[in-house]
Amino acid sequence: MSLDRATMDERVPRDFETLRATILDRRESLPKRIAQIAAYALDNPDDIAFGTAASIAASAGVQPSTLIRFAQQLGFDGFTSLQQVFRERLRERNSSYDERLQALRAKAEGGAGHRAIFDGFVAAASTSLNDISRTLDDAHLEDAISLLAKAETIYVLAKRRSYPVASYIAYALGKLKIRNQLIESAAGLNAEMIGFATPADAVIAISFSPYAPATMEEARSISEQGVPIVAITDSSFSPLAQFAKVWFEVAEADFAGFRSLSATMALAMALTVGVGEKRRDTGRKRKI
Amino acid sequence: MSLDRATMDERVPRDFETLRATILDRRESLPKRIAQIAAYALDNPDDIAFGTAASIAASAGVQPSTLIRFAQQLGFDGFTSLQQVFRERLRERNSSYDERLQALRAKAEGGAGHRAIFDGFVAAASTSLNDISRTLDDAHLEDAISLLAKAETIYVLAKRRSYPVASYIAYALGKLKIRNQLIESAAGLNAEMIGFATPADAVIAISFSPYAPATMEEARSISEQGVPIVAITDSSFSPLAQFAKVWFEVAEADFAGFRSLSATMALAMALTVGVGEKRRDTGRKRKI
DNA sequence: TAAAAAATGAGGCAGACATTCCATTCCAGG
DNA sequence: CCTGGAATGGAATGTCTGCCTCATTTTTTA
Repeated sequence: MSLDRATMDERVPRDFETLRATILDRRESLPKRIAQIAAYALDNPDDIAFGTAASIAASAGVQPSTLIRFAQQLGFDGFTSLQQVFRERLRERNSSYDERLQALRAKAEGGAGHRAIFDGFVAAASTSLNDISRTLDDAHLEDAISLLAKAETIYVLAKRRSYPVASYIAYALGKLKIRNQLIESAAGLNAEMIGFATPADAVIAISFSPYAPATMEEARSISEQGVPIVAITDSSFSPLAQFAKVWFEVAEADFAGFRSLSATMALAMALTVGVGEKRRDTGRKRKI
Repeated sequence: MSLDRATMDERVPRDFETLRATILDRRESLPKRIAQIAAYALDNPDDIAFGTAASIAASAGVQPSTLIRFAQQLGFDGFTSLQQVFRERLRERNSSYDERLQALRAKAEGGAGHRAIFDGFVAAASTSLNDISRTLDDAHLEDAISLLAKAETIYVLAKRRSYPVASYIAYALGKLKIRNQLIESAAGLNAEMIGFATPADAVIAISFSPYAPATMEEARSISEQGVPIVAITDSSFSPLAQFAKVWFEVAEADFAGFRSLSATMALAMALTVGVGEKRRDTGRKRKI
């Protein structure tokens, strides 16, 4: 029997990907019950890694002995060796993302030259994206997009550090043919611009600590006119939050004193494109 | 004994972070051998997740019974329950970078609602950061920073989609007290602005396909005046590359027709802060 | 310093574990 | 329809597991 195994399968898969490939390769030539386990293993790799032969067999609806036969058919000498591969996968997999970031941060802190600075900004951006991806509330997103989609004109309000985001929103809205107005400070005509806004319009306001006083004042004045505000800011204590109908908390990581804009940008683009889609859908429905 | 446990620690940590905090909190009040295990556990969480009580105890240099006492002191009823927490951590931990991105992309493509759009932008940003982190050439970065650090005034040139990056560069340069001039198109005075630039200055130009004709023309005219250009663009065929002394190829992933700006932003910030550092260093050296 | 309490080490035990073995079932080929 | 061989189920087995107990050592308290 050991001879058979040796001849039919000299190389035992040592990493998960190879194992996976091997299983998929032989899928059709496997006996029914063995195939059943094979499918279960690829679908629930975590269970294989943590479970006992008995518990796994029960979950997969087979006998424990079948599980062992499956392992042996793949060239392992038992279930335990097969399990090692699934465990190794978890070990390696888990380190990768965090280690990646940590490595970047380490290079950024300890590294020499300007590459370190660059790595620092990449790490900050990655961290920010990671965070927002975890924390963003879907319901808020839906609310904000509904609110903005109904607006006649979308006003975009941001100063200083947040201004690049505002300008990108304005660019994207323009490309999507959505009427919008970027409130810039250049000519000092902001008060007049804001005066045109009505409750049928809406505002996207972006501000992070230290909150630009001009932004705050303009946000207050525009909210007093009954214009609904969607705010992107950095904490629930932000003065911007109190003016807003819907607000997002975005925690951007910083490096060398400059905060990343990646998370804010991603959110801004989602809002913009979301509004575009919503309008198109509504338009379609109206036509029908 | 169970009474003791119940009184001293009613809430058993159920997730790894809580457990970690609990251990660190009590670190100093723990007996020697227990502390030894505690340290080992936090340093080698994977070993706790996969090992047996005996193997872990051996690795940590204690008796298996101590391991169990450690678990009980934390409120668990045995090693097995403690181990569950370590296993859960592995299950729930973020998946590897690639799997993560794949999951995001899958959600973005298959998912419903506007969350899918958001995930798409996050995925695009992550991909872009990943790519640039791999492909960026350190030497180019050093060259560009050297070139820019010598400039009397840094002109920043970008239109349309690239404009948000330019405005962020201008903001950051301003904060670092580096003289700069953002070439905007508002008043149509660009030609005049460009006329002031001399070979002692430098330009950061950013443009992606389809290259804004205005940017190209301005880049050409300014390079004809002998002003060195650092370009950020998307391919070696970019017309911008031919005018530039140093140029970076940045491949931004796109979603829903809008390209990410994350990679460009990270590079832009690295250039900006790099110039700031270089000037500070040079200033110091001069003083000495 | 003596007594009490806590911490530690080590062996033993019941139960769970992976694995093996054998009886039974299934299926292809004659 | 039979028959040989593979596939499968299920119980038996021996190892290893976590956990408990108790003797010993160390630390704390009076």
